[in-house]
Amino acid sequence: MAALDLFGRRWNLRIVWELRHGPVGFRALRERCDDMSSSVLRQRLTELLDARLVAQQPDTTYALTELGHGAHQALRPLVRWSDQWASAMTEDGAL
Amino acid sequence: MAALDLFGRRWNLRIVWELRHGPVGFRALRERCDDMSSSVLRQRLTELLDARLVAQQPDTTYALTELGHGAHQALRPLVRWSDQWASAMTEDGAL
DNA sequence: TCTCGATGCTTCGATTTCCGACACAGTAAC
DNA sequence: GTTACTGTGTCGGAAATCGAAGCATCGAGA
Repeated sequence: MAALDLFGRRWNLRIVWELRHGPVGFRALRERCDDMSSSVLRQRLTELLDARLVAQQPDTTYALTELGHGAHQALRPLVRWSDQWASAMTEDGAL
Repeated sequence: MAALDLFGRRWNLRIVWELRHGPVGFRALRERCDDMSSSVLRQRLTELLDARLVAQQPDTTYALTELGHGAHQALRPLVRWSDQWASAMTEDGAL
């Protein structure tokens, strides 16, 4: 359940999700995450580095590790569900 | 991706997870969530009520809705991954 | 009827986290 | 050397979170 804690912090889910297609640089990553604050992005990245989910390449870009890819796979059902949920929400006039 | 926002708030993942086995009352739920702050729990619950993930029974206990159960199902791979991750972490002396 | 314990929920000040704008150093191009 | 981009740090204010305390309500027992 420790991972629920890790992912229960803002942006961590999103960051892993945005790295799914290969290495991304700091500034580009930031843009993909709705221009989140750079200080928080740095913080989150070091957390993910510590957790071995993300690794920094020689060219300083960030990429998912083996574990990170596992996390992404584990995340896919959640994202699929997210779509169902979104349509269920708009259908009955909520939001 | 709106769901990544919903779950990108502290405790929301955890709350859905703790409700997986049927209705739970406010105080009991609080205890299951590491005695999280009651004010925040109330806040999260109203968010989840609005999102149709959770419903309040006539006896005031909280339970997952149909959508909520879907979310729980979508969450299971993540929890399974969490276990792998945890053992991978302890194996190589991290944490 | 009067406690007593348990419940759901609220309030509020203190702490932690987040934001966002700015700045700095390094690199590559021109 | 100037321009333009990068990764990253700093810092003050805003927002989220915590945690302890305090309601009101309800059922069981005396």
